[in-house]
Amino acid sequence: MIDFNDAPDGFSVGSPQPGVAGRIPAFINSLNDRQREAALTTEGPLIVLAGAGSGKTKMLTARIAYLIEGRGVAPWQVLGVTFTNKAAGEMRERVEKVLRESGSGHLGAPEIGTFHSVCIRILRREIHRTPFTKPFVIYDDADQLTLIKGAMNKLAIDEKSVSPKGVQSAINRAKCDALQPEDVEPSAHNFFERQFKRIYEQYQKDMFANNAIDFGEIICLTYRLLRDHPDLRSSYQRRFRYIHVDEYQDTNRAQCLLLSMLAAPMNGGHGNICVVGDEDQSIYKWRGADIRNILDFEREYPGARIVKLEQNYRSSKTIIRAAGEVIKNNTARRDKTLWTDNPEGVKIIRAQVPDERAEAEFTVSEIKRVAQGENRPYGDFSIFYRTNAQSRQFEDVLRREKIPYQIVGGLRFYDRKEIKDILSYFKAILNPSDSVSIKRIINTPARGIGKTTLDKLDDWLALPENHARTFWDALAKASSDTSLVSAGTGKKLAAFIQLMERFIIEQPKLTLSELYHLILDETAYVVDLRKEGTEEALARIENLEEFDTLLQEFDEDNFFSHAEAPAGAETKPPQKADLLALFIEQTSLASDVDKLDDRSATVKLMTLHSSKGLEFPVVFLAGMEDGLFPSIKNWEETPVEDIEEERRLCYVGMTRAREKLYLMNAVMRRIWGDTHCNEPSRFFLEMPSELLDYKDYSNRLGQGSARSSFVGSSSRYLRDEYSQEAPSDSSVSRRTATFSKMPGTIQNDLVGRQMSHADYGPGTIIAVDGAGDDRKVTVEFRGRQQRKFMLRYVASYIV
DNA sequence: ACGCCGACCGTCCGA
DNA sequence: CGGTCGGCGT
Repeated sequence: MIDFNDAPDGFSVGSPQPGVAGRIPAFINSLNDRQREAALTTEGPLIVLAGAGSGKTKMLTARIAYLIEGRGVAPWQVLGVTFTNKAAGEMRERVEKVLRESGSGHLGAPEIGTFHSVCIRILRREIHRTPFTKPFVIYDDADQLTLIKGAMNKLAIDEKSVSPKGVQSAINRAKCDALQPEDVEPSAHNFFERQFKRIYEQYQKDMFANNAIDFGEIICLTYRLLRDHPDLRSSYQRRFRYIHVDEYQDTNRAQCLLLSMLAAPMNGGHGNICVVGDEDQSIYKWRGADIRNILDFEREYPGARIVKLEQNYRSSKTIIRAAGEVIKNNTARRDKTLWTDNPEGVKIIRAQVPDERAEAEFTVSEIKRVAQGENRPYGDFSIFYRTNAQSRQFEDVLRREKIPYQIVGGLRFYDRKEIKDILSYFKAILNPSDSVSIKRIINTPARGIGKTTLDKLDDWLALPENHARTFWDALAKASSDTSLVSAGTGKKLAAFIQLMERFIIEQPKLTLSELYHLILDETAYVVDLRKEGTEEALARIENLEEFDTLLQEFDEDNFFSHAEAPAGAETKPPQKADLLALFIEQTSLASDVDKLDDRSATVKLMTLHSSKGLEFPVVFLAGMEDGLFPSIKNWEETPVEDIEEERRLCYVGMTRAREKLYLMNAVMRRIWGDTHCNEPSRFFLEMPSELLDYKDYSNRLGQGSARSSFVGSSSRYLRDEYSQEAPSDSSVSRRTATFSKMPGTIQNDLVGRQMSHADYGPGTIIAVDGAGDDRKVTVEFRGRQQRKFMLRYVASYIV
């Protein structure tokens, strides 16, 4: 979609004429030498190794703007590919801002999007060259699995002998490598592989017959389209004359092949491709990311220039040094070292806590303390963890303390059952050949059409003499043919068909919101939920209302953008069916990070993976325990590459922090009901200890009035279990948030006094150091065991 | 056709 | 532990 008038006229007054080749615009001056070199190297292949926080988005933005403004390249000839919608949106925004400020906004916008959105645009445009007969819908993982099960059913392959989930992951893996069913060569004795090839074949047929496409196929099909149609290939090569790829280290084989169709000289391409990546931030190997892409770039594009961006503008020296020391331990990396001119900053706080509850209590009390003490908004804070399951404790405590937070991950809004139901109606209306959606809604709400009936239809469909292609055909047949199903069922089927046909007829006249209300009215969906009356049902109704708001916003946006299109423009007004397709597509491609609002004053919770590309003044990294992070299932058989990927994840997490970094480990953690006692993460050993401020709270349990507020509901028995093994240098330093009020009996002459500690029993104070509130005492207990405590904290034990 | 109960199984995540 | 799914009983 082309944006016609983005530039207010006033902006271009007095600006030099754009498009003068060779002119170097002002925004280039704000780049450092390396960034400038990358931005100005517009011709030929270029690989930019950009460390964390080295300003690669700034460089890319400047480069694209320079191409358009300085070298007179038309915006639509510039392509920018990113991994998330959020990254694409940010880049688009920044490019447009630069162009607008220098008066070139009227030239239009470059094509910037994710691999998937760019490919979908190509596929829609070239749909007559694809197997699709109608606008296709996008299948998510759940839809895909349903289709796989259907394919296995057709082939009479038992789900117990071949796991559908296993097939799904094998199909997706094959698609990452751009392998089609015919490229799969099963080993002769491997039962799974032989079955897999058959299922994959059937699956592909079914998918196309449904006019549906899965995520992997979006890339693969586009690649094959360009590979097999030389005319198309050269036309897109002429169209996208300058190609930019962000996060290149995370591309898979299929994406790499696709790019090579557009740009590689060996395929007749222009070679103007700029890839930006950092192998130290490659964290998606398990998803098919292929490290060879970045290593072999020079081979695919001979004569490629290499530029390294090593200056970090984000973090303190302390954080950069610590992260650098960690990543240094990886072998599979290019030689580069991140450095920074930023201040030294404060030490990294490395806290050891008794359990996951204490971890959350400590985190939240620190957030409160720092937010108050340093006058920071809650939006400055973020909490990262390895797995989504770890978010629970943090949510509980944040909610209790009434601190606003936002959580990334977990269930997507569009993945909620009620939303998926309505979306399935939308999909089926747009594309009745979509059997997965039809099957989902045919008995939602309940219409008395059950599994037996669906199986009968599938069986009928499988008979070769019936030339029906889609499930919808079978449905139509059965609704009138009494030999297939009972008369009663036939009536029910006929009623369903009539309902759907009504929707299909009405749809072109309705806005999305009107269509939505028609569906709800005719199906009594909400009425049924109201009848249920449970809390869960009410939450669903609320979600549906929120969904309606989204629809209305979408309707308005598209009404206005249409209304504002210049008179006489060649673009056709969008049809309602196009808008419906567009909406469905957006929901399929939306991710959770995309809607993360980084300006809101809320604490952000997310996995380490989601954190990539973001930055926060204060970062808490939770669960740094061997086994959990690094995640290790099998201690003997974990290959070193897996540990290196975990180390990169650690590096990514640490380098998100600008000023303050907390690294936490729990001595004990409950996972799936089992208690685990893990060693502190091995990554701690890789950080220079002088950069860490070690705080050991692992013995701080159940100590009556003196206990710190961050120790929550941990049970008492733990104390006995762990007090024996506590590290001997355990020290509790500085104040941590909201200690209970101490009795005001702290005296000067403390050495030699006796105390009775709740954990360690009787002891003698042998030393005092520090001053004021930060005074610490060293106490010797039975067996010459020494411990150091904050005075405020143990004052009540002094006899 | 539907509802309940028990077995199973679980990372990370993305378009 | 907790959600999902499949099978079985009504």
